[in-house]
Amino acid sequence: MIDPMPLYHYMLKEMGPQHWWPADSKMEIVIGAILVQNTNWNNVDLALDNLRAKTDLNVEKILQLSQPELEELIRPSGFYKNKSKSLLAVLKWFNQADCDFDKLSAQTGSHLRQTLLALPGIGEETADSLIVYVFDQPTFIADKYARTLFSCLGDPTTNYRQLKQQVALPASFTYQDAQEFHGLIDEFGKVYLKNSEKFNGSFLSQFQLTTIVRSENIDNQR
DNA sequence: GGCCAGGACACCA
DNA sequence: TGGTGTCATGGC
Repeated sequence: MIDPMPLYHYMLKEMGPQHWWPADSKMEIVIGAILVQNTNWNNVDLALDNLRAKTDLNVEKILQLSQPELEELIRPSGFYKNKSKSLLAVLKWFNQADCDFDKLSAQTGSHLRQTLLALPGIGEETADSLIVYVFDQPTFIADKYARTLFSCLGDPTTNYRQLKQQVALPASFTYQDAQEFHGLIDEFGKVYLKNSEKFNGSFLSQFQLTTIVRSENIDNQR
């Protein structure tokens, strides 16, 4: 298991708070989380601008769109056929819950996660991002930048689930911490993780994951 | 013109 | 369970 606190505090001290995610509302985060899958934020902004102009990001107005109409609006974000299906299904689910974020947040994180994963187009990373940024619950987002960073720091994990199981958030870790940690990792990743040379020249290159405690039966502990 | 960006999913062995 | 191909756009 890995205690991420030393790394988190070190990055926070060096980089300062990142205040992710850039959005005006929780519904915008939900929509953005789907649109941003495997694309860049510039393309997402183009799609969000189209959607905002047509619907003001109002859920009921979006649900009134036909799928071809929605596809056309979100086309700049890529994979628009898949994303339009996912978007309609997810927004329908929110709408059935009266878009009551507080009520939905009252569920336990694991239950919420299972529910989200059952929705089309919502995988582990998107589900965890929603839990942290929309439902205000702490969990670790083991995205590509996180996996690359932990790999650079000497942890040999390869896939999402493996790293997530290894990183043990302490009970004191708040959802604000989880938001900051993810923001720090991704901001660091954008600048330093593109090649090993840049990472080796970074402030984090000398950091040691000294608190790693290996376990033979991580799966059995969960 | 090729590569990449804050993934998910179907399919196959 | 893990690896691979597919889905698509815009910026550099």
